[in-house]
Amino acid sequence: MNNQYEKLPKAFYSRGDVVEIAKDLLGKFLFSNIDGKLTGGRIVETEAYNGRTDKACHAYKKRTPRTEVIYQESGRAYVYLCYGIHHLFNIVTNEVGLADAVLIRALEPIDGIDEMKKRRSKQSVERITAGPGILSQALGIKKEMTGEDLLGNTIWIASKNNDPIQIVADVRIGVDYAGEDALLPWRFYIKDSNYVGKEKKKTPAESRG
DNA sequence: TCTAAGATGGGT
DNA sequence: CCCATCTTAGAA
Repeated sequence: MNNQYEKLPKAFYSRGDVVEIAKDLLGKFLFSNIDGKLTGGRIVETEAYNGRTDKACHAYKKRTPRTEVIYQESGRAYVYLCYGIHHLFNIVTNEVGLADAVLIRALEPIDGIDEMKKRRSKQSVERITAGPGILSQALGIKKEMTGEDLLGNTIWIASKNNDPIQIVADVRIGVDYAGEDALLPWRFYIKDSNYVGKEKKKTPAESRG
């Protein structure tokens, strides 16, 4: 049996169903080789964004300098600055002109853990990649790397034979502005993973809306 | 030009 | 609950 890492091929990303791709990415491995340091981990939480139907997607009815990369070739990085502070890493999918993307929300640290702790001010291993902002910080991914080819040797995704996983589907985080589309169950995570970001509890008042 | 809001995370 | 921090999109 082949138990080596194998970089995902272009065909993985060019498929048309971004929700399917978001699920398929669970259990795969995201690596970076930045500033001479190899870092990476197992993908345990993702979110799908569809540019044609989904108000939560940055590219929904918007083709601007920032979102242009989402309309371009699949298998590239879309990295943007969130709240002026956090660099969020997405994977562009689908064909040119069809703007879909998958947000990577959490990893289980595997490689370069010491380096990731250093980049994260030596926090505990549970706190270095369990969230979309902090995993980018741990891997050294910055918004300047938007457009990076994921078939290259700076940021890439690989698979390897692994035990079957149980997938949970739930609503996405922080997309209330999308109205009814905020209710879509397009967040996926590996059941019982210790590295899925903690959900903030809503107060009863917030839940009522 | 001006400005509100944001696919978060850390601290009180 | 509060706040950092800055880009972006859309309004004026």
